[in-house]
Amino acid sequence: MTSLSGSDDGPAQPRATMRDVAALAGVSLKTVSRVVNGEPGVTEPLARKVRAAAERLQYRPNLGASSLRRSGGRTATIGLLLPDVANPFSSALHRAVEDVAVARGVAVLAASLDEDPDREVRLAGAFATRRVDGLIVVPASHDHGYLRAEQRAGTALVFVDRPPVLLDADAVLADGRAGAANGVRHLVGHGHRRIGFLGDLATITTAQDRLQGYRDALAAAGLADRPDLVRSDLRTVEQAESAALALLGRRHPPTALFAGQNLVTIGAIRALRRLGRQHEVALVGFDDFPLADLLEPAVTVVAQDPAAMGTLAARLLFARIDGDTDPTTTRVVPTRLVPRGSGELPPRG
Amino acid sequence: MTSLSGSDDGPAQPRATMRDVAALAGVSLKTVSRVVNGEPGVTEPLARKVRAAAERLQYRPNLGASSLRRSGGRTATIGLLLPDVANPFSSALHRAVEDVAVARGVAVLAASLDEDPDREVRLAGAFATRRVDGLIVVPASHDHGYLRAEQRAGTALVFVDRPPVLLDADAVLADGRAGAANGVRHLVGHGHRRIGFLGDLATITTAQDRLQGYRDALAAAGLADRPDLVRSDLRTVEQAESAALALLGRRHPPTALFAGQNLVTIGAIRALRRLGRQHEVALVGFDDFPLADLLEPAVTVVAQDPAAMGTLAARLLFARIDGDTDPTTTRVVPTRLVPRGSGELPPRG
DNA sequence: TTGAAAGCGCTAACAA
DNA sequence: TTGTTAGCGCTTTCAA
Repeated sequence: MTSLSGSDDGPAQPRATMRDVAALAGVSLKTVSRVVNGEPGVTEPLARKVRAAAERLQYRPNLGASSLRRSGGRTATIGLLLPDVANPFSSALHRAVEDVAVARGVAVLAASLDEDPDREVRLAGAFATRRVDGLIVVPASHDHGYLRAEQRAGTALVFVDRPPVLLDADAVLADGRAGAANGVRHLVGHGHRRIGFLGDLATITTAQDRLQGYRDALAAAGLADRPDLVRSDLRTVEQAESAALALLGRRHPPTALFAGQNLVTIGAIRALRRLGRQHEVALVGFDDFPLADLLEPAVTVVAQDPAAMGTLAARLLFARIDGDTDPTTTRVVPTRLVPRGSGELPPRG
Repeated sequence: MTSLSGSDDGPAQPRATMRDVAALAGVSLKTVSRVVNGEPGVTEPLARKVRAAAERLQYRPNLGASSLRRSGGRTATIGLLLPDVANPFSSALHRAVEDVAVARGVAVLAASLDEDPDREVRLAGAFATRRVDGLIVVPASHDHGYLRAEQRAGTALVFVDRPPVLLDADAVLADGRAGAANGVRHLVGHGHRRIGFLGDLATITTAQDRLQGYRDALAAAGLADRPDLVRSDLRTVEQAESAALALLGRRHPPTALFAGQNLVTIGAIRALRRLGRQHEVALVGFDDFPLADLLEPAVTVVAQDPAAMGTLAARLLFARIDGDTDPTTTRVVPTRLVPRGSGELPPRG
């Protein structure tokens, strides 16, 4: 066999344990433990012998065994439950959380919920079974009482983007209602009177907030609420595209659209393109997305800051893990209107 | 205190253990273990009592303790080392791996390497310390011998996008050389003779492959290799934009560009936009990205299939975890040229 | 400064 | 079918 030894050279060799290292170094188990954990009270020559033995045996401490015995039982691992690890909002949040975690030597378990409440419960359970020190959740469910046992057992908990329901926990939210109102007001300010709304699944609290913001802005402008211009429950780009096409195919179509989410905005753009009306019908989307500024017209959005939300959530989580027992807080991260062109088109037709 | 008990009602309550469940149910520890693990040989009335007790105590099995004792020591957790969890290639791969893992009850630890070899070694170590059953790696380093000890200890290992070096392990690769050659041939076929190349960090094997493919296609077309039209080591959109601007500002600028990576393609688009030449200079990018089809002109790409690569990598990994000891394999996933407009522009100037 | 003994929560091996 | 005992790899506690 060459040095490129592969996966086929026989059964797995057992890993070296602390015992093995102790035996090779001629010291006790506890001395090895002290050296490995950087505890004081070991003379340098002895420590050196231990390190040499560990190196020779390619020793890797077993964190599972360690945290089983250690008081507090920390695993140096946290869980992150996201709508979908592959969506830009989730993955920007993920990266920000990771950066805070890695700096503390903490590993991150991530999973996608697909807006499925059962999946949330299942995956939170899977993480709890692995004894994560904390959980950052962008929830899909609407009753988070099932997490109370974990919380009482000492698992830190931070909700992001959507508040905890029937549970008291920290939260980091974007102000979707004010942000949406701001986006719609922007359209009103450019002269629009018939503004369509395209929204995500109505059971999602953020989708409700954004619709409410849309209504707030209409009311503030003295415009009638037109339920026939509102389409909710759009789960995919395709559904959003169809809904936008339907709205624009009406006898008196809206002169502007407000899209309540990432993928919905993209569906609306596709619909406008297909009709060749992207320079005629104004569009403001909630939540920014990559390349929005390179489209023509560039897309005006109400931008959230997923990275800031992730960093904040991780800081809150680690503060709890470090023993903070202050009353829970809800932090609201502001949104920001980014005018790029599509939202500044004047009404036509 | 209300039922919305928060994080401030005193010290954490200890978790119920199997012992506690056994005591409450009036059975032995082992009987609880059998019920929890769905092992046969427990009568239904007894099993029911155990389940009731577990429910009452909100019992959660401790997977760490379980895998410490269990022969094989599986943790039902795998690690995923990616260039950056927030980049579209990585996150599409991540999602595909997750889907295979979750179906098996396996959790996924994910981390970003940022093309930093030291970070790779550190994070692989952090995962090994947590005794992951397997590791899927898109490596940043160029010597993977450091993983041999893990491999021998039974950790399954699959490399994605870049082959293992000085180590024998399974790999799932895209055929970057052939794909890039295909993209450049496409430009040649549309009449281009001066084709610029913009590439990622030259130390990355895939970047080298793609540059080689570019050269292959030029040679096959009888065109001279023009090192002055090649720019490598572009790490960011901004760097790619500058490099593209420099190339296009030459006395005899290229009539077409081949961009060797995601972000580089976007930088090239920004440069062309800034010059107002996006309808004059042809562009083919390696690796697809969201909304490429909505830009004007829509962007012709050599598409990889990160989801297919992730699914395949996960399947290979779990086959190894399940005991497959066949010789290691390298699977090459084909790329696909997607003509959308930018790559079909004729030469000008 | 160093080490011996006990035990974290669980499963393997074996006994009743 | 059910239970008992030992011990996974490590840290805690306490003694030398």
